Amino acid sequence: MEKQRRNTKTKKLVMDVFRHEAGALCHADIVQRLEGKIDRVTVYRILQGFFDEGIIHRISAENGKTYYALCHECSAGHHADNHAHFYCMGCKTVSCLEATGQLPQLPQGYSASESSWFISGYCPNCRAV
Amino acid sequence: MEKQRRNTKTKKLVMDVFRHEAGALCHADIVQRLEGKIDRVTVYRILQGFFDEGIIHRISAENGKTYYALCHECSAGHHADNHAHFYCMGCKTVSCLEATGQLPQLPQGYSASESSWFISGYCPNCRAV
DNA sequence: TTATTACTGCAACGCTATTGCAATATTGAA
DNA sequence: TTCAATATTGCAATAGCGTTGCAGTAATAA
Repeated sequence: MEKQRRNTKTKKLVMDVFRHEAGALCHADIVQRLEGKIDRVTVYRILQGFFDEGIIHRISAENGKTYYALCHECSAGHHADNHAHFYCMGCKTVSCLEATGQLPQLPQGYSASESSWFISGYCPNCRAV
Repeated sequence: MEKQRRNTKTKKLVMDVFRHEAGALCHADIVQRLEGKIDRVTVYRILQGFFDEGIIHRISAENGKTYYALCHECSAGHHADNHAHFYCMGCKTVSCLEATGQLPQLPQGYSASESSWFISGYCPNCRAV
């Protein structure tokens, strides 16, 4: 059966970090913003929990790190984050783009259950420099 | 100035592995197929070298691992691997798709230098099971 | 054949993420 | 409010992927 979930102080702290942040965050970002308040392992577990609940979605960046961002159209068990993600090589941040592209035509016989776009480049701020 | 490159036995071994394989391979795959013949660090360095030469391209998978596959339209220093990559959740293999989709429209002010698609699902073989 | 230096293997290290376990805190029910 | 059940936390240890330093080896050009 489903495991019950509890509303704890640490979860609220992590959620607050997400709410005060526009872009996506990686584990280290969150630990840093909560300096000393939560153990790093707990952060990993909370992120996993939020992901399972459909509250945040996961983004695998080219640098090997995993980023997380609040979901808008996801529900528990089903992540509909088919939008594109952008990595700015200037400020080294990951953000979610509203625009969705068009999936490549899959060859005969293939079935897709999830897809993701990842674009690297410069955001308006960093491009200007 | 450019560093000279040498044609060694180990490089040939790694290249042979790629040539006998249809899909993309991760570091561990290659080490396993060359069981005991090459040190794991050497494999990392050869992969890096091939990448720099434009012989193979890099794919960051959702599982956090990096995959490599032979290039077709790349040249040293410039990787044109704008095609989509497919991860089969059945046989757990990564492959390159010929088809190219359409990139999402970037918001005003953004500039893209690289992009990648990643699609998860089932390949024809695994779908049938 | 010989000198140059790219390459290899080994050991050690760094970083991201996971697991086990005892102590703690949340929750629903008495 | 009190209490028991159990989800959650923190700490220590561990696993996995990738990198760096260095001494010995081997490919290449002269």
